[in-house]
Amino acid sequence: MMDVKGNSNSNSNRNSSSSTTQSDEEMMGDLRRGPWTVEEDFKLINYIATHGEGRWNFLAFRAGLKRTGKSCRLRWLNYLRPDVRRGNITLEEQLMILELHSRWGNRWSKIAQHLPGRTDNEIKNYWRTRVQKHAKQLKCDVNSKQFKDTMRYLWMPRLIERIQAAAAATNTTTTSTAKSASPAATVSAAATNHHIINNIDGGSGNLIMAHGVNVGNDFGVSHVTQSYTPENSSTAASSDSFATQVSPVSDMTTDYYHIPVNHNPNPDYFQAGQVGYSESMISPTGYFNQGLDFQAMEHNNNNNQWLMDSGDTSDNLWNPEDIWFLQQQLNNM
DNA sequence: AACCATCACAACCGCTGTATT
DNA sequence: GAATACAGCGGTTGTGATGGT
Repeated sequence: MMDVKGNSNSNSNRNSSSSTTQSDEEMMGDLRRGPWTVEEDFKLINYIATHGEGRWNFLAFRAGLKRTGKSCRLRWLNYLRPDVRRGNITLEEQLMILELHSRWGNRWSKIAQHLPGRTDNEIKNYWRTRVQKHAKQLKCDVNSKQFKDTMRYLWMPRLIERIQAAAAATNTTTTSTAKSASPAATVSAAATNHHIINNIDGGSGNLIMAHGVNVGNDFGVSHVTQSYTPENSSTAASSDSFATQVSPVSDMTTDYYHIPVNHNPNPDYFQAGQVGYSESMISPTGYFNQGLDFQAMEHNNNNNQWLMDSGDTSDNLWNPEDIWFLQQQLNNM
């Protein structure tokens, strides 16, 4: 347990800690470290309910907690606070994190301010465990332009697709009793809902959930919400270097971004049914026809296993075609 | 069943900025 | 202005859970 670790190095920690002063620790006596017990949580919650937050060292002492003020503050902010939101990071939140990180970098607390209920620690953990893992397995640096472009032009569009799919499924089930919406109706619903991720307001950073209200496009990826053709792709492609580099596979790009009509009400359709997904995408199939034995890669290369993960829907965003595409791009850089 | 590898996340550390004396 | 205390941030680590062999 962490208590062992804490006790074993507590002396050195005390000596080296610049923010927990000697007087603080003298005031509090021997300190506990490691996981919080229910009793400790109870004490902290009760004290804050009565006296409020702030002056954490004093609070720790008065609450009868043998913890540093920092530890109490962290426990409260990251776990006990009533408005802390638990559970999986949603697709919208993922999208928000990606966008805000591309804008601000590792400013976790700043990013967290725009994700109500989420803590900087949680976002940081998400970034490290999910995003950096993907970068690592692509064998590129998470801060590299390649990976940032990958996020912007593949990951985020894929998230948007899935958000739309979920929204469309919801619309289909809530607005109509028809057993199956017509393709046109489904696409229309998706088109309406694409504004759900339309913009992060430049001033507040708030994600604007404006259905049908075009408030601008800060992602540069809203084009994925329409049927993506060479004609309408030109403007998007011309505005960035990555898209230009994509040109050799522009046909793939074209169809790649053509959202298949999703008749499956399951919002996880895209991840749960990799086969269905691939089959529904025109050009990825075409890739196989170009002599790429991706299925063999898939079976032979355990490094790609993460792409096939089905446990966490949030991770399973890319299919083998994506990876092949990414690897080609990285090789060309 | 036992072992090992990996993952997710809570908690800690060190540092910096700010407020107070 | 210097010293001290405090709050907050970003990076790192330890541990339990989980899955694979």
